[in-house]
Amino acid sequence: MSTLPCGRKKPSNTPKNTQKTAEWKVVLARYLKDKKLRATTQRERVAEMIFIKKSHFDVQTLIKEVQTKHPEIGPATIYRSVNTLCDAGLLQESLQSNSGVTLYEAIEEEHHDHIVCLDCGEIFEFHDEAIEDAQNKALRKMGFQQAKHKHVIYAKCALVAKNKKGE
Amino acid sequence: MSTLPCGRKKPSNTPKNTQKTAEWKVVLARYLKDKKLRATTQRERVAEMIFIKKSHFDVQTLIKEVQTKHPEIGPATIYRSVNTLCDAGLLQESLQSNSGVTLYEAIEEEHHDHIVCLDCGEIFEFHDEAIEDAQNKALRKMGFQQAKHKHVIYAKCALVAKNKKGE
DNA sequence: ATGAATGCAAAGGTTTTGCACCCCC
DNA sequence: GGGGGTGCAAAACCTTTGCATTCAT
Repeated sequence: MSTLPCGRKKPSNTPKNTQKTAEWKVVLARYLKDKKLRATTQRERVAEMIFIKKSHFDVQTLIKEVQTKHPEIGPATIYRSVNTLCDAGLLQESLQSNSGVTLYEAIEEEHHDHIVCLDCGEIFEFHDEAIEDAQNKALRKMGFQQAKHKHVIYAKCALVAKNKKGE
Repeated sequence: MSTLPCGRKKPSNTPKNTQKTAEWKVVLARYLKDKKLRATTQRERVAEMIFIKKSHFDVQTLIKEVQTKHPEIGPATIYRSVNTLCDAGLLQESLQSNSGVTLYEAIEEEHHDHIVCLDCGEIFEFHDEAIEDAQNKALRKMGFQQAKHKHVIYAKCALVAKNKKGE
């Protein structure tokens, strides 16, 4: 539970994973049919690997993981599958990793923002109404209509800071 | 003034450009001396081009601009200069452009966030205390100590929306 | 059987690196 | 004159694309 490298457990307002772990198959099938695209085994395999594993992955890592199980699936196909899943509204770019690589995540019901722990690198999801409210208010004041946003906070665990102080 | 493609003027809470347009030379010189690095003409030229032009540029564009004035300066040197300026605390990555390229900006006194206008692509800077407060409060509640954050909002001008509605 | 998808390899684009030469301190 | 910096080219990456072949429908 609290076995993260930085010694803390996940923030309590982490959104539940509302992702319809089974539902993606339905959504994908509907999308493919709609666009007159084809349900291939490769695409299915890639999608499975994506929706089984935890979020915030980069394509290169995905490629390695897919190819250990299915060596016959080429990188190009995996890139194409990721793009298709994005188009289908099942996947989205979430944030850049520390090293600047694009990370993807499954699209979930609830909107959330990210905290990257500067101590352990772990990425936490959180949702805070007060922030969202302040944001919407500020936007309206500035004459914008909100569309979407990316809010990434890079922070340190208070816990770790305390431990270090005590050293 | 209000000649942006989307027909609006900048939000009123845009931070003033507090950047010490002259001061960067001092800061850079101090940094170089401190790290026992050398003040070369190329680095100087690149830094000049950066601090004269407006923020939110990508390296490829910078290279083209530098090379029109100083064709003898190679891309590698420009990349290296940008990295040095980042290390010196004068420059930072700010956000990704629409096409996913990393944009840089001069580090200024005041912290600010970004709004990318989905109509005209213009990048606005803004600062909102209410958002910052809510953010700090949320972080404390979750047991984090704030370090820094990137908050990018992708929004549409209310103005344009109104015009379209009237069409 | 039609045309979308795949796998491969090549190309495209960006950033880094190796190295001989240069020049700042 | 010693060592950091530059310029060039090559390499290292990541991602996309062209094309012949395969395969879902």
